Amino acid sequence: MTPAEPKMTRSQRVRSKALRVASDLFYANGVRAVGMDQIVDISGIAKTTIYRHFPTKDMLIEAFLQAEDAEFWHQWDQAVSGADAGIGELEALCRWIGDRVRRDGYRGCPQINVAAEFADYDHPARAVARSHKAEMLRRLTSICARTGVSNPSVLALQISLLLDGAFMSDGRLNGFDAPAVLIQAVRRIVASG
Amino acid sequence: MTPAEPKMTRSQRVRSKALRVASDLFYANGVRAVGMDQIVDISGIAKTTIYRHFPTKDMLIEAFLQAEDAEFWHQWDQAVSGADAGIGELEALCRWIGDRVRRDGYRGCPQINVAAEFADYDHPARAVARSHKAEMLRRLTSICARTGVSNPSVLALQISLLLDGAFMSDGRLNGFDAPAVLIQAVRRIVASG
DNA sequence: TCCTTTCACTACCGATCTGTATCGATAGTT
DNA sequence: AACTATCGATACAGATCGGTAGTGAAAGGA
Repeated sequence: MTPAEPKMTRSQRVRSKALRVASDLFYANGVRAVGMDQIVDISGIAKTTIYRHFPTKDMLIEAFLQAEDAEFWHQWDQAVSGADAGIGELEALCRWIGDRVRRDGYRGCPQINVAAEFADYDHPARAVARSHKAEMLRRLTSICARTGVSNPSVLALQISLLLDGAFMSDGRLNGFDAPAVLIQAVRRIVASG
Repeated sequence: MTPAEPKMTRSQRVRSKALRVASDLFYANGVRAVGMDQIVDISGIAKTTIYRHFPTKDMLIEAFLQAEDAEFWHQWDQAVSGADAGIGELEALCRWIGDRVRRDGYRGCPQINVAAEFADYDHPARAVARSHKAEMLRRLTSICARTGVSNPSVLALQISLLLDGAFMSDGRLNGFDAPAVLIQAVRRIVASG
């Protein structure tokens, strides 16, 4: 994830490292629980420098979610690549997500978590979260349409709710074969469509 | 919700009001965003008094979630009362939840939101949230068993993920007939079980 | 009516928060 | 080697955080 490409300038390298350290702390502890001083201590980057790249903490949080968004779709594309169009893509996504939510240190969808922390609907980070979920719904609708069902938008909405529930299942899936549970549910939702 | 019963002592009335004001602020703004001073200002109750009833802010948050939990199951019981056992109960719950998530000021499940704010797995508030979700899974399993399916625990898990997704759908259900969307999904999940 | 408990109010504590000012060191470029 | 932009480090500002101490008023039971 965001490997240090040697083509970057020093400024870009420093910015990248600051964002990476901040993102790890934000995700593991929650954005409000992490202070800028903590990011300074762990990254070894001066506070002045961080504030030159990210003028406010809110903008740093926004950049965190945007990077998570990009990384998410990168992995999404990898998961569906090679899968049969339609139901095959859905199953591939279920396998990917089912594994993802049981990884060590998994603490839910960062977009959802940040949205829960900020009540202000117009907070820039919440705008990123909304567009993330809108994009997910768009992609699921496109896949559902490929399965040939008559009402792909409703089906995609139902599947998106199921997957969001899986994201914040908080360990409830640990006692089960998570991918299988998700695949079975998705199959049944799509089946009689 | 928690009407001021005249049988309470003065101490109980004050405690109840403090918890009610704190709960409203916590839910609307997020627990970390609300300071104790804010609760003091809006409730008109002295900070010393609040701290006598709730020794720490964490315990106040815990009490908030416990009260939300009790209120949730109260409404749950009302929603399923009179419904036909099994699928009828599930449909009644879908109608209740579908309406609930589109109410003004709805900002997701408080248990999920608070869990997202605290990374510490052992935080007392997160213990309340986990037992809340465990109870929900238990009740759904019981209902699914009443429908006569062969694997009620897996079905209940799938339905609980769908409903949790609905809780934090963040307006995605607003353009749809939310109860109908949920009922259709639940029916299909249960159908071929 | 008296007496005890509980209350509201004010002021305060140390810690932590986001964000800024200053300055000397360092890296990349010419 | 010299110049310029960016860096790390320290110190600080102003606000807010959770939580405590002390005091006088008010409520409730006898």
